[in-house]
Amino acid sequence: MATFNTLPGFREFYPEDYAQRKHIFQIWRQVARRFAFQEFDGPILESLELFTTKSGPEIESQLFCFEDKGGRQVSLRPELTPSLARMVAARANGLKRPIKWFSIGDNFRYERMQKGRLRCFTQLNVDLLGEQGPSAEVELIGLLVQTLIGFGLTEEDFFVRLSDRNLWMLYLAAHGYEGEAIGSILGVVDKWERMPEDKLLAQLQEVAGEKAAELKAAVDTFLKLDSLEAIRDCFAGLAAEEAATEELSARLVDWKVVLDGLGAMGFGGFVKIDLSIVRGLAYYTGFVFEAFDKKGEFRALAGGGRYDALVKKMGGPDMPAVGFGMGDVVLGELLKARGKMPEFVDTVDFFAVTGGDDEKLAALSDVALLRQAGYSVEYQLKAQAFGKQMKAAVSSGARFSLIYGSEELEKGVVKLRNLADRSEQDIPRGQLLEAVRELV
RNA sequence: GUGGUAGUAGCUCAGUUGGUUAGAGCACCGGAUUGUGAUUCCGGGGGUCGCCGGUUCGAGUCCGGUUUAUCACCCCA
Repeated sequence: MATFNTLPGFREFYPEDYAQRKHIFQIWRQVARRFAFQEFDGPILESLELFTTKSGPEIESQLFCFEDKGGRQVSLRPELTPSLARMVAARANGLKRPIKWFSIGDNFRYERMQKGRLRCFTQLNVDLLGEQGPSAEVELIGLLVQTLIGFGLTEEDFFVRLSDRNLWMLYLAAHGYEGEAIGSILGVVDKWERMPEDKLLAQLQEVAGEKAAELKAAVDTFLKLDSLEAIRDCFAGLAAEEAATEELSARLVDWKVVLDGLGAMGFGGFVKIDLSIVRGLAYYTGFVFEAFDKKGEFRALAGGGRYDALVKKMGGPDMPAVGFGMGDVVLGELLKARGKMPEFVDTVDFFAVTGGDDEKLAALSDVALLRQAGYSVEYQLKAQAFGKQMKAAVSSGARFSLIYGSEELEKGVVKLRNLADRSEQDIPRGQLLEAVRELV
């Protein structure tokens, strides 16, 4: 017989794995609801063009795309944002602002797998649209932090790096760069820590020519800033036009709003100013942030930022927006490594233990009754010694076992055994439901 | 797309310079045990030693290829 493997990068979930998956989804959903976000979803399969419009044609090599039977070029979604942008655009005029939506769904990327990276992963997406001001960032980053706290993680375990593409633009403009040059430079900044110095210089030369070394020094200086005061001082040393100065002080006010807001929520200790975060693709327009484990063992836990221009680019109206995504793969690895992943499987409320055939029929009658009343009930399908059945009852995770032996049947009772403290009591079978309701 | 490492039971692994019928622990199933979860004892099912080829009287073991997994690079929405 041929053997079939799962496709590369795709997972299957046995019950004990699925229990962990459910735990992650449950916390995601719970915290998003507490922040008053509404759940939605988009299609898993979309036209290829939707994604190439957003990210450029070169993205195709990383997509699960193909031609469908109608000759359409289609792709499994690599991310949710383009679908979200379309959905919001379609009803932009009818939606109450701010629009606070979240989604939990599978995404697909055709990539080589490695640690924390698969070809199918589930992502929590949270987006807040229609709010221009930095209070949107407060709400969203607050939700990000609260979610990770919800898994039992603490300040010892993770933190959020906060950066700002606007500040970079102001800084680079003050050094005489503008337009596409700024985008190119940020592309290099994104790789700053990973790239050897000579390569960095070579790439900067393409933008800055002879002034590459000067530019590199300026970037290095900027990357070291870790407080609002340091940022203000750094700009003060630059000769800038009056308009730029005004823009900067307005931006610093935005920064203060974000930091003060998160501080008031009690999350100040989780947030660290780190201007090295600029995030790869260039559609982010303002604050950008990423969450990391503190030991630096894993890839980013979550990442996001402001993308004010995207909805319009996807055919919608002007719609300011900020959002983040959090994948289940890296998060799951971190939770397991930190002992924060609960180990449980689906359990039952009751386990019926039966003697002979008559006892089994009595038990089945009560089992059906309890199940109709909403309880989860299990019993052994085949006849077995009491001892074995008790063992099975314990390993089923049931809180109580219901014992149907010949003695009980004669007296018209069922013996209810508490599997935790091993106490037992006889309950007349006619009153089983009432007795159970008091207990469970 | 480029490179490193690994592949023996469901899981974790052992397997001697190449030598009879490939082993252990855990897990699972049955029995001792048709009135109670432990312990113990007995038994059982399970393997194309990733796959193909080569060397050899003889290959889980040596050689070549291949495939899969994994880690790193590239990329990361």
